[in-house]
Amino acid sequence: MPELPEVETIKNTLLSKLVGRRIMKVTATLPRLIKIPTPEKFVSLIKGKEIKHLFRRGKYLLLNLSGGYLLIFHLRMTGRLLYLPADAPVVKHTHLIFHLDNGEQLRFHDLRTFGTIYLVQEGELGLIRGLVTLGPEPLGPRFTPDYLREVLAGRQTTIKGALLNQELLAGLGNIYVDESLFRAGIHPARRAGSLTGDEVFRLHRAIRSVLEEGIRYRGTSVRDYVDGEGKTGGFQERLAVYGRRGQPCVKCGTPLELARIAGRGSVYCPRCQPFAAAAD
DNA sequence: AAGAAGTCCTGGGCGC
DNA sequence: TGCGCCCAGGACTTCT
Repeated sequence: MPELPEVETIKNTLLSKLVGRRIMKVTATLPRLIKIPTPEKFVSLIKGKEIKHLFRRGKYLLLNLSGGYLLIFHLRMTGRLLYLPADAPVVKHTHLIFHLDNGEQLRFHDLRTFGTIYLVQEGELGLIRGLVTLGPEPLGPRFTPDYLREVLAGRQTTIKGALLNQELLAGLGNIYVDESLFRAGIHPARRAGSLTGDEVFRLHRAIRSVLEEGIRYRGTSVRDYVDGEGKTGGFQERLAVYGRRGQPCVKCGTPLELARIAGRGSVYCPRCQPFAAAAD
């Protein structure tokens, strides 16, 4: 699942390849993935646009195009963006092909077809609700221990649910939430508003360190994720809890447990992440 | 209005 | 060996 470190890695691998390229044509074999504008308008509008810059916001990848346009991708569960030569075989689940002026291609590949694609003017970002309502970047200056304490205060939802809420914090998904909670020693089912000041501080640090490490290791390839060059990441070998149900905790050896929290499979160590708060 | 549940989708893993 | 069932989950919609 491409979360913040994966989208950041994809951006990094595509940046030097795409900037300065012109999109000559788009082939859309699954047009329903194009949400804005209509697929017909998308295909005609994008023709001839030059890619000026690429950046990431939360789990969104944004491409600045000439004429003040933004081409935006959200990969959801299984989306991939691949830079390939035109003669590379078009594999199953390839849904969109951007033909570039150097003869190479940018291909959008998505097994479960949850991914979404948008083309808007810079002033029309409000049309993409999930993008404009995003909370702060976890690695940016707005994400401070004080900010985290404020948004968690009074929340009845689980801490897991709060961290998955993109309006509170942008870019975390199931993998990095579980890893962050483990590093901070906090049970995923704890009420968000019940965390102590020390726990909030530890959680803030844990989120930052997990994401920084995730980026350093070029993302987590559990199943589908590959970067813009088709390469897998390396962070899956460093996961402490995600996908390790029943295996020994890396800190204390206790078998890790799996529970359904906030509608997601959640793996945690019952000893290092006790449910009972340490006496408020 | 916050929070929870249902929804979309396909391949892989499992039981029999 | 093969069929059918269930699971994975990001974010939107629907419900309570």
